[in-house]
This record gives sequence, C-alpha cells and structure tokens, in this order.
Amino acid sequence: METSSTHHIVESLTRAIVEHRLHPGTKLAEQKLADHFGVSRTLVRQALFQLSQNRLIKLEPARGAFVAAPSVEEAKQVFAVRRMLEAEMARAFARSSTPARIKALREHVAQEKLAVQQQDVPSRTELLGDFHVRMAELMGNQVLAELLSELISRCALITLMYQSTHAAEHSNDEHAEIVKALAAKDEELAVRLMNEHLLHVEENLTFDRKLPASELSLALG
Amino acid sequence: METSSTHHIVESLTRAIVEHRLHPGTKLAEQKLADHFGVSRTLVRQALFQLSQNRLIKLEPARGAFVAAPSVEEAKQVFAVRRMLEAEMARAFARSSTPARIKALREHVAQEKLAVQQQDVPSRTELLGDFHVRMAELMGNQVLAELLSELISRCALITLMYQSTHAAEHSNDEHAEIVKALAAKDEELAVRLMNEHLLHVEENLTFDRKLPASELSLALG
DNA sequence: TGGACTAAAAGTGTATACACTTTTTGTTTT
DNA sequence: AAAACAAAAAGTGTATACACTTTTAGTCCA
Repeated sequence: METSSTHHIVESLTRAIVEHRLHPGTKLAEQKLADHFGVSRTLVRQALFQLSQNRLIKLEPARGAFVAAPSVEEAKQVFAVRRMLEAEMARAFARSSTPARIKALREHVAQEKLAVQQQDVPSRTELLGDFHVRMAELMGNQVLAELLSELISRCALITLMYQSTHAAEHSNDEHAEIVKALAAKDEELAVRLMNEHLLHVEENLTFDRKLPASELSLALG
Repeated sequence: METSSTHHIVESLTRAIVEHRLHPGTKLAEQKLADHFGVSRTLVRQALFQLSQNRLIKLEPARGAFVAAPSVEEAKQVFAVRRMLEAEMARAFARSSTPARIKALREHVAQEKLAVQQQDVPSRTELLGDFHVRMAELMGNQVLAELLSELISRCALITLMYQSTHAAEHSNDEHAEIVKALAAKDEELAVRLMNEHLLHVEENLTFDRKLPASELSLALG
C-alpha cells in the first residue's frame, strides 16, 4: 500500500497550500486533479484523504474537498498546545544540550537569516517552522518531531497568510536568542523566551483577512 | 466524502485492536474484512488507511495491513511527549479550575473506580485513558483533547498488553490525588503528581512480552 | 528427508464503470 | 427583471475488473 504516486500528489498539494498558491476555500475537484497528475481518481482520493487528516483540506460529504480555512479560535488552541510542548522541550533541551546540538541550531538560524534577508518567502516560512522541528529531532524524539511538524504545518495556512517580512525578521531574532539561552544552559530563560516567542507569533494572526478562491490549474502550474 | 461505513469499520477494528482481540502482527486481509463488513474493498482500504494514520496498523507495500507492534522505544517517546503536554495541562487546569470542572473530574474518577473494582478490563482501560482527554476537554481546548486522544490510543496497544489489575488500581488512586491537587489549586503539586503518574504508567511497559497472531474471524465475531 | 524450483492461488494496486447527489444552466412564469 | 422550476452537466461514492506481486502448495531431484 501507500504508493509513491499518492505521496507525490500530497507533497505537491501541500506545497501549493502552504505556499499559498491555493487559497482557503478553493474547491479541489477529483477529476481535475487526476487529469493534472495523470492518474485515476483513486489515487487522488487517497491523497485528499491524507491531506484532510493533516487538516490542510476539509472534506464535505458529497460536495468534495476544499482548502481548509482554520478559524482564529482553532489557531489559538494549536498555539496553546505548541506553547505547552515547546516550553518543556526548551527546558529539556537546555538540560541536555551539547556543543554539537548547539552548533546545529546555530547553523539553522543562520540559514533562516539568509532566507529572511533575501525575502525568499517560501524558504523563509519553511525554515522558521523547521527550527522547532529541528530541536525535537536533535533531542532524539521522533514522535515529538512528527507531532510538532504536524502542528506547525496545520497553522502554516494562517501564519503565512499574515506573516510580514518584519514579523519574519523578529522570529529569526528570537530564535537566535533562544539558542543563546540553550547554549548557556539557562533553563528558565530558554523556557520564558520560547513562550514569549510563540505568543508573538500568535499575536500576528488575530485579525481576519479574506482571500478569493484560486484557480486550480494556475496554482499547480 | 468520508462515509459512515468506513467510520464503522474503523471503530470496529480500533476496538478489536485496543481491547486486544486482535494481536500485534495479525494480518488484516482486505477481502476478508470486506466480506465480514459486507462492503467492497474500496471502503475497507479507506478504513485501513485511516487506521495506519492513527498508528494502530502498519501498511507494508504490496504485502498488506498488519496490526501494529509499537516498539518500547516508540512508547517511551510517546510518554515523554505526554509528560510535556500533560504537566503543563495540569498547571493550566489548576490555575483555571472551577467547582464545575472539579466535579466533572471527580465523577469521572468515581466511574473509573467502579470499573476497576468490577474488573471490567475494556471499560477500565478506556476510562483511565479518558481521564486525561476529559481534562483537556474541560479546559475547552479541542485540539489538545484530540491530540491526547490520539497519543493515548496510540499506546493503548502497549499499556493494555502490560497493564495488570494492580497497576490499574494504582492509576485510579493517582488520578484521585491529581484531582485533589487541582481542587486545592496547588499548581506545583498537580504538575508533580501528573509527571509521576505518567512515569509510573510508563514503568509498567519496559519488558517485552510476545503474543501470537490472532484469527480475524474469531476476533471480530 | 529436505532443499530448490515451479505453477497455482491469494492478495494488493490502480483504473474504470455506474448509481446517486449536487451544481449549473436555461426556461417559464409572475 | 427576478424568482421558481426543470433538465442537463458535473461531481462524488462505491463496486468491480484486471494487471502485477507475494504467498502458498506441489513436484522434482539430490
């Protein structure tokens, strides 16, 4: 089971949604997707189902698939969960931090900085999110890493919709500060900075902007 | 999309796996399941795919679906995540606890006690797990509740495999202690008790017992 | 007896067919 | 011109067909 064709469709649609080429509310018709990817509806349906589990699209009975538009309320709950998880993750990381791990994080933050400076929006967003996943991976907890990855992509829709260049710079700076605290093994500071960081990110998405539905063929190229 | 037939299959198989009528490693052949539920393979495949996302079964390419056998390592990672989440949840709950919420938890713990006393293993396991989900729900965070529910069922395979009556009693007692701390709004105590509770549960699953594969038709009745 | 090879059986992966539902479009009526 | 209705078109939900892979069973040979 789980052929690579469906995986390819999932990846392609995920990118399109997260990079905002497909706007919330856009209808994803099975046959159109099937034609575009050159497969049957069967594989498209598998992919759509998987995307619905990731909360990137919403399936409505007999009506089809639509790009998800998570509510502000839902986003707040996701951020509350992230704060719970990541505050503790920061604490555990500070306790068990090694030079190698700190080095890995520093390099990641440097990459972020480059993407921010070059205004490379897709890379920037991916890297800013991956900072958190990277921390989990470095601690050797794959379950945590996968969970965070899911939570982050789940709100990519919202954060991306609202994230300005300025906010991105801010996030990058805060990541650097967090790494400093981790390197100094200052547990309490790391926890506090992580909490504040996530609150700042969350603050950037309290207003409600509306976007028109997008054209499938244009979005997928 | 997402018909109720597939949902029924998912529920039925989930119960069978979590209640240990279907042992880890058992092959779940699509046509046999289709015959049993009186539907086509199409719906069975949807259900199997969903179960694989919940980590209750494992899909192997061209070989089919098998009841999952999570490793001890994976279980430890899941418990680490649960401790992170639930310690903070306990703290937040203690801060915002109201008489109504405490009452709801007390009633839940009483139900647990009954199931433990009557040695009703399926109910007991479900209720002991639901205590944690209930806390999340009472705090109004649906995202957290769903996430915890997923994490808990994900390890139900393991905990159930190893959970003795004595361990169940112990869990029930600890739940009662946690509720006391929450009622007293003793944040630090609640956090500490929750942490210790999860460590105790985790301690019960470090050894490796092997079970034979089970017969599909017998297990589903 | 036991191991290697082979043919048959069983099973999975994908495409297609068709029934049924929703949406669209065109017509009629007020 | 707008609302209501009807027919057609498009789309989803499920079953089935068929190619290809894995497993099983049987046969032959050492």
